[in-house]
Amino acid sequence: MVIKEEPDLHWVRPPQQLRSQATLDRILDAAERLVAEKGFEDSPVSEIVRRAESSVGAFYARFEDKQALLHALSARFVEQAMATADMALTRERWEDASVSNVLQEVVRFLVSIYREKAGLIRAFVIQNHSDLDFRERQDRMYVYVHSRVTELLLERVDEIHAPDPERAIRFGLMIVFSALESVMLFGEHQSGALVLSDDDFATEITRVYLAYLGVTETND
Amino acid sequence: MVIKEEPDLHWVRPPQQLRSQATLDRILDAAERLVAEKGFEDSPVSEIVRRAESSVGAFYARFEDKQALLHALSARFVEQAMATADMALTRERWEDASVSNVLQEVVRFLVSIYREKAGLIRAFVIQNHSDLDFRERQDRMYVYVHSRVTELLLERVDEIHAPDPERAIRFGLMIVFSALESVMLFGEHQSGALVLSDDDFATEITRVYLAYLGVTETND
DNA sequence: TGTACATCAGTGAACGCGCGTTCACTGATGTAC
DNA sequence: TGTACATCAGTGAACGCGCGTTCACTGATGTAC
Repeated sequence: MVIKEEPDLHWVRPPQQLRSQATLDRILDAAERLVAEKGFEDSPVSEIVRRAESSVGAFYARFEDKQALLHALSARFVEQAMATADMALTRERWEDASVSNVLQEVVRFLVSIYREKAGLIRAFVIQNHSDLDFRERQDRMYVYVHSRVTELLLERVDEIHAPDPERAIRFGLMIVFSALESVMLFGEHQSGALVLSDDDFATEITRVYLAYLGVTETND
Repeated sequence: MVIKEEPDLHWVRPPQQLRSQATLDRILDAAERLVAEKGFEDSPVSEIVRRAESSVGAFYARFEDKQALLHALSARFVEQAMATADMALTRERWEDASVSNVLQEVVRFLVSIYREKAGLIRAFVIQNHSDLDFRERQDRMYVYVHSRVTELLLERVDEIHAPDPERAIRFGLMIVFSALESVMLFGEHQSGALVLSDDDFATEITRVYLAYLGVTETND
């Protein structure tokens, strides 16, 4: 009767029985859906538990307060993101790939994630601004992903003609994430500029990155 | 006894007397400050009018509801932004400037604006997502600024070696605004990447833009 | 295998707080004659 | 120039709604003997 371990969820009172673990999961799932739809502030606890077919009491048995729920969602997200980065960014997986190949794929993948989780990530970003714990966890994730990508690109440093390759890699990554955030989370600067499909957007932003890195684009 | 005309403020009941115009101005100013500090949701009407040395009743004499206040702030901001763009982006003002010169200055200026008005713009961006009227007004501003910058750069098109110059100019502008938004409004991706001063940030993002445009940087 | 008891889990009505909005009232300004 | 009246402007206590949180209670599960 072992409970599936939920890592780094110390703001959730750990469930003692399978039953309550199941309830917790349902609440987290329902919350994630509702928050993605309406944002955190517009997701009343009452509505969350209704969707989770649970009750307010059950909610407060697990969470100190409503805020703790958002923390739990964020922790779950960060875990997944870092695990995904681990799987996707191994050296072996990209043996014969050029910088261009790597970035094309990475950016395309990020775009699909942001598309899928837009509402949730938006809630995190908004919360980020005021909540230090939040910011730190989110930062840990970005640092990790940045580092993995940077390692991968630094192995191809001879393709990169920017004066300070590592600095350019890092600043460029920041630019990529910024663009994803603005365009896909807040839907901004789109009619002002061109409206692009997700694929075209990924392609174009990759071009920006490659140009900045001083990589001459290869068509393979 | 003519009232200073406040353009495009149709969601504000027009004041009939100088006295009420003054009250309105005080409310708008106090609101702008408070919203910049705490965000719109965390700025109660009671607190706004307290700071404006006015009263709730006076507030609701001018505004249909609290939402209308944010609209008024946004309209005022957009007016200012477009007027500023008009002044700053005239052909004459940049007679002998290269693409690099223009962008350097424009980006530096934008950074200073975003620094100064961070809280306010953040409130707009957050609101943007859900409110269509808001989005449209904001879009009008971006379209306008984009167009003015694009005109200016297209006059220097021979410096630009990107395959489709106009498209590159526009997409690049979007990238610049995205970076400003993420970094300066939400303070994200900063410890993940390098932490830069405003000046260094402006310089670096200009480099990204120039590289993407295919402009060879000039040092003058 | 059965019974008693402790602990865990869940329920949902009730409470209370914050805040947007209303409204009855007072004061100020402008206008008609 | 003065008075009466209408309209504009402002005041702040009171109302009501939504929502986070509590709590007294019921039900389920696990354990001791």
